[in-house]
Amino acid sequence: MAERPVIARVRPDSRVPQLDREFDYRVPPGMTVLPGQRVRIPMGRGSRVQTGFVTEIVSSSEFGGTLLDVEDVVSDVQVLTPELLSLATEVASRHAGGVSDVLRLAIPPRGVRVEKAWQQNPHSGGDLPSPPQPSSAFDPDGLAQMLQPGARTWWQLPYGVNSKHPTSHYEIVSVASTVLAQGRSVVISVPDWRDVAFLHELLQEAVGEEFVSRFDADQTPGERYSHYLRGLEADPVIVIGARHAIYAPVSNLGLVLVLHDADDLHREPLAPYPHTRDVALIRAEQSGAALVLASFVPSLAALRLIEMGFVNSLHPRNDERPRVVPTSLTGAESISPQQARLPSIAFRAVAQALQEGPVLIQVFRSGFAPGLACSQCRERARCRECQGPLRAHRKGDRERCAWCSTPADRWSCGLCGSTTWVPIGQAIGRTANELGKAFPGVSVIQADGEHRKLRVPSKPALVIATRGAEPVAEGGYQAALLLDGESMLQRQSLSALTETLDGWEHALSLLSHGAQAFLTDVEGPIANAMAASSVEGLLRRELGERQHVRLPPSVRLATIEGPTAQVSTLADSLAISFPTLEAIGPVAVKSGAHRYVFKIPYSEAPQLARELRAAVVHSAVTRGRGSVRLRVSFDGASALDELASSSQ
DNA sequence: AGCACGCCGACT
DNA sequence: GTCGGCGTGCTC
Repeated sequence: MAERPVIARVRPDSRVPQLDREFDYRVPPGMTVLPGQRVRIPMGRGSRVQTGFVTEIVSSSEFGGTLLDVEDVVSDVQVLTPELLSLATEVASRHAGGVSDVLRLAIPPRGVRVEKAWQQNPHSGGDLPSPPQPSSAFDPDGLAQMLQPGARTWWQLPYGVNSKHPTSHYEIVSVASTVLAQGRSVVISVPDWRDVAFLHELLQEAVGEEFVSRFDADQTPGERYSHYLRGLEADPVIVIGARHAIYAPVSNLGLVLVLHDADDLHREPLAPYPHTRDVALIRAEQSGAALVLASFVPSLAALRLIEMGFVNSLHPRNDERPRVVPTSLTGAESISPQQARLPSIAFRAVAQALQEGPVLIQVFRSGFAPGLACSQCRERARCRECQGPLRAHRKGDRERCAWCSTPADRWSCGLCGSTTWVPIGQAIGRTANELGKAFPGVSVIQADGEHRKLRVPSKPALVIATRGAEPVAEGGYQAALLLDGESMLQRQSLSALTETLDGWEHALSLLSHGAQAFLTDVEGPIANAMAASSVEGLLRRELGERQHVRLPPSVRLATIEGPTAQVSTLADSLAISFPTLEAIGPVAVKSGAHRYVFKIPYSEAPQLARELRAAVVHSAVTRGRGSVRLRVSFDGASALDELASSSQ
């Protein structure tokens, strides 16, 4: 009499597209296998042993052949929760990618020591902390509505600094503790280590260490795994972390919050390139939790959702946005040109603010390749051979074209004929040097990727920070100078405007009450909107234009890249089955490969993603003689920029 | 990806 | 006769 078979459905942990599905294995007698566990299984011709995740235990298999046995259970911890599996499945299908690729982003590698310690000493459920004092910055009904299950909200954060922390962080912590006090978990995903550090500090104060779980890039794999395991416990928890925190397992999810979703750091650089915002939308929908996109100005994607009526907005009761003074260079008297190029109004204002306390100088990201502009009309200097941007190279080397490396000899401006240029987007070290000379005797503090700084004291200093690396000044800065705006806006990127605005608003949020910001080299509608606090109008107009010319976020973008013949055949067949598809290409990329970028309406995108995924699997299984294989990405990190550069 | 199977050319 | 080239196909 045969016993009822026990069959484990297993997803191999493999990057190979054709293996990104479930395989059935027999569970041998005497072995216990549970869903979510990592197991070792024989795979392929030589029955090589591979690891995989058990997705299900069943009693019969559709498979015609004889089943192989599960070799071993790696650990009895059920690391892959059903919620995570369905999230990963949806994220993968939305991006025409593999589920295993998403799981690799979501589940940290196992640490044996950490796991043993956790199993011996599981977190014992303490009493939940009591709810925080209600916030006075928002209408209580609005806040309550925002936290309703299934609610989706763009949450406009308040500006300002409250002693040691940005006011916005207190509000976030207050909202998160409110949800926790109801016995539900919160997942917060932020762009930057700085936000992780601040919020973690505040959250620990608010709800205690045992209810906070932190994920960030600086952690060792062991630490990451240990925080991951904390989420698997039955007690609710507040998870705070960068991109990958959005996947953290928690019990009874009540709120998914994404901070500054316009920030580029929310775009995952690994396949299948999911954006935190998209993952958050899917997770909130699947779990029924509330979704909050929190920022000072909405991202274009958030704005689109607001205009569709899919997302509500919640604004602070009082608008405390600091005043912005545009002080264009043109016609303004600047101090010694060898030193800082500063309009005199800004110079005087900074000098005065320095009597009171620190002044923030926000500069272009250091390390960004600086460009050249005409010294007369400020038109961007372009190569006379290929129209590529001219770049200033390292000391001693000549200026060259960034695309074709042609030296920029005998250059003249295509617009006004001038033959002299000036650098734009200069590096931070140089700015620091110049400003130090312009304000002798004032201490200069640098903050950028290399010089990490969370806070500066409230005494007079010039704090020169790259965008995104601004330290918090206790009590806020007395003034801010927003430099290099023009070169930020001139970048060859479709996200130039939104990222620039976001960076500026962030600087504004760090000002002390009543302090002003000076916008030095930007003119026209953007400067006017900044001064008039009507940035949202600017973004609405931008979104309208994107709709008109069919650019994200009003359409989705898919990219295919591979051998010319294969890619063209695929593009042709897609053009027939998708009448709404707009194909841009083929564009030659490295070593014989070609690329197409497709624009597709949201409604058609899921089907296109399915077909592209099928094409990838097919291409991987029938390997042609070329070593170049078909690659596909959906809304990938670089698709926008590829489109921008190919359409110029 | 790996790995085995398979069906053609020059070797002790 | 057979050793081994890599093109082809599969993985519960």
